[in-house]
Amino acid sequence: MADEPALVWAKERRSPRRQAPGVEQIVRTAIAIADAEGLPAVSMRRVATDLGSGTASLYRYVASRDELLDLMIDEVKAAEHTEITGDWRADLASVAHQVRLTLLRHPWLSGELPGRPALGTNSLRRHEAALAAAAGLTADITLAAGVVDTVLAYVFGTVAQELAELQAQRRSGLTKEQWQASVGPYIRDVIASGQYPQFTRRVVEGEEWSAERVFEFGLNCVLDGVAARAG
Amino acid sequence: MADEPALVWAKERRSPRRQAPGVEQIVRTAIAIADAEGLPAVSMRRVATDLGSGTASLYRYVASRDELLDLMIDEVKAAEHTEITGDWRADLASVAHQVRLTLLRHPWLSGELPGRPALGTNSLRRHEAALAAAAGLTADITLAAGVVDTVLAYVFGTVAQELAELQAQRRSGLTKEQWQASVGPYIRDVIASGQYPQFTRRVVEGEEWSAERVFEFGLNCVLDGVAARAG
DNA sequence: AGCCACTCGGGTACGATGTTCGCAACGGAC
DNA sequence: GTCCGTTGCGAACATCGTACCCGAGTGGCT
Repeated sequence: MADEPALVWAKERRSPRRQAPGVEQIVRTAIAIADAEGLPAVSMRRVATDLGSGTASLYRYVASRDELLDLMIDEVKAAEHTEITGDWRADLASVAHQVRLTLLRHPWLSGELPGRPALGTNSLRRHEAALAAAAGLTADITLAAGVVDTVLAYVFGTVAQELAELQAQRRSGLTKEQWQASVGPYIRDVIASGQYPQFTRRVVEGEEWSAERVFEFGLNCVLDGVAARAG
Repeated sequence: MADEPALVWAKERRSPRRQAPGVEQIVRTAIAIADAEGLPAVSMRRVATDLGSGTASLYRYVASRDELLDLMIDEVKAAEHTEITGDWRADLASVAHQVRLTLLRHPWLSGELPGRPALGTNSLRRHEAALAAAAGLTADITLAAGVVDTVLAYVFGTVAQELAELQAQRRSGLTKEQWQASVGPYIRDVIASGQYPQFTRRVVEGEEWSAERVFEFGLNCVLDGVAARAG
């Protein structure tokens, strides 16, 4: 108990003997459900059903639903890959785009990542790649770490904002049109109140940027900034 | 049903007639529980118990637990305030610090914000303040919006990272010492594997910055960047 | 003052969840 | 062939969010 590693990823996983599901299968199935129907749909019973096994069997391979979530998060990062070219700006941008893609592909990630340190194998591999990218900018590892943390913080934050409306829509169960139809009048009222002049200008006069454009703009700002501070 | 506003904050709230709790009380109690014991501890039964009322009574004032969360989020932003001085850099930094403080004070926020558009009264008020701050940098409202989104994305992202370890600790139920004692050997193994040279350098050679220092560094990067792009 | 319609508070109950217990059935080792 | 550890899993439990329903109390009208 005391010498048992408390960290999820360090545990040795038993390999199934009979027709077993195996941890991998379980994690993959859970991810598929989460992607298609959202995290709340990932119940132990549901995963077991989709796997064609009994609910209690899952606990032979996974200690709890929470641990399953940790494994899902790390598994999802397995798909990311970045070639380090030595051009720090291009490399960091590549890392940033990869992270964004992963977060968009698995919308449930954004809500679960805060509160879970990224210590899984794949998370570490990605962090390593990010540090290697930043190493092209500065040899000071402390500075490089600061740069990586800053860039990744920005990426995570923007995608969270980007996902907010999408997720709310999904959660409300409305179609895009219904959702907009219900938000519209509310925004109209807010504007009509006259209490939010800047917000009003943003909505009325402002040009609407695509999510990609917003992302690129902010990313370039951040990269400009770190270049200035680490040169 | 159809002409009923679908947005939580636009609803008219009934005012209690007898000794009622009232929405405010409910939300405040829920926030207190979440701050002290984490979001999962905020069950309808628990809130009702702390309020000294019956569980079902809460539903007279709040449609669902989910709606209660929306209200909690907006309520928590009521405490924020920023004076707009016209010095865009100082003003934006002030907004950023306020947001960080709020997120740190209510650790459950970070996990709930992604997936919920910030359309509550207080959220709008804060967004308005942020835009006003950015207006000191550029008169172009589209650009100002981009700047605000970028800065806030960074803040949200860093705090999420900052909170990750703290939250994992809390969730594991271990003390800080026990937690570190369980992470230590794992990190040692990771380093010993030799597969993560940059990560190893970061841990071994790297100087450990305080959370505040990390935050300041990244924030300055971002502010430098937006200054360059909006000038 | 008296009455009625309406609202409020909340006990009870239902379905679903995460997790544990204990057992039956299987498979490799001897 | 026998045996023992291991596996899969049915059943049960505590707890959750929420709907239903009714007694009690109130405000407004006559």
